[in-house]
Amino acid sequence: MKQSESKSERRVATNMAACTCANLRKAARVITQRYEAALQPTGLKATQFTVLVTLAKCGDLPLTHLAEALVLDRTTLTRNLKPLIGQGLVTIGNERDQRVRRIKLTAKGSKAFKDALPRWEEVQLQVVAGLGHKRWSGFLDDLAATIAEARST
Amino acid sequence: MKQSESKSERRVATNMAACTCANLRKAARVITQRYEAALQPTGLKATQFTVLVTLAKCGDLPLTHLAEALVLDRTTLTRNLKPLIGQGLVTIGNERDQRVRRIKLTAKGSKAFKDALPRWEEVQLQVVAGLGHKRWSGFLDDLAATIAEARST
DNA sequence: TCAAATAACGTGCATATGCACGTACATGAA
DNA sequence: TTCATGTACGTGCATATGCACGTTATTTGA
Repeated sequence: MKQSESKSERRVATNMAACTCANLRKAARVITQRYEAALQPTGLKATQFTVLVTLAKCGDLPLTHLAEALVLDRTTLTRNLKPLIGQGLVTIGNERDQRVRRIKLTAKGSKAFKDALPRWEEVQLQVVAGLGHKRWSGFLDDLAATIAEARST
Repeated sequence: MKQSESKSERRVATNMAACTCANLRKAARVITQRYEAALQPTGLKATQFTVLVTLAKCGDLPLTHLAEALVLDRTTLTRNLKPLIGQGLVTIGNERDQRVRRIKLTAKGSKAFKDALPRWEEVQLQVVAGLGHKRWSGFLDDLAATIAEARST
């Protein structure tokens, strides 16, 4: 097992150009622009598409549960939903427990999702091909590990 | 050389839970929270720290050049600088060419950067250790490749 | 020299992000 | 039943992000 890092490893890791946060944010910015360019004809932003995907997969969810599924702050989701509600892609239903706001995909939302799907698939395949499938696959694993690590600590 | 992907590869890549954009954004969110928690005593946000780092490394830069170095939209940078200017960490100087706004690190900004550095280093080393240095190193390469790919296309 | 093209900016608009704080509702124990 | 606690939310504030559009200053070509 590795107990400690070498001096050269430490030097690499603390080179400020190697800032994990800055590089992740940078990559998120440029990739978001690519996906939004692809989704532009659908009128959906990348974040909005992700919300629709999650609802299509999981079905109706209380706001807080949806936020957890998206690894997104609850209050951020509240605001992100506003344009989707305004466009009639999503509605909010009530529960027996009146505190709970259950988020539902409307028929219009389901259609918007299905219409956007081929555009998403196209850009996704381009990005995967850009890295090569094997490398991309490892990259995705690393993203998942990073998310899990950051959340647990 | 790989000319095409297998059907199974395509199936993996177009699984919507594998959305490169959504996963990148998710990772950027959680990692940003980690870095901002570490930087919290300094009063700097992650983005602001990155601006100071870049200025400390590159020296004074015209706004547009700084934005290019950060891979950030020029108009976004204009606004991101406002709190830094307000706190006196950064100033804007003039050029012969009066269109150019040259962004400079002040002495106070330089001190703020140096004060924040050990906190950044600590969280950076934690994150690197979380993935393991070797895996983290490959992850960073993948981020760089993703950025380069997305920008070129 | 002077008008057209270009370059470097800022602003309005819309969305994204999360923390601190406050509110309404539900639940369990006295 | 009632009240203390906990749960599900929303809002105010500050920052982050980028596109469309407009402004000012410089450069370039006739």
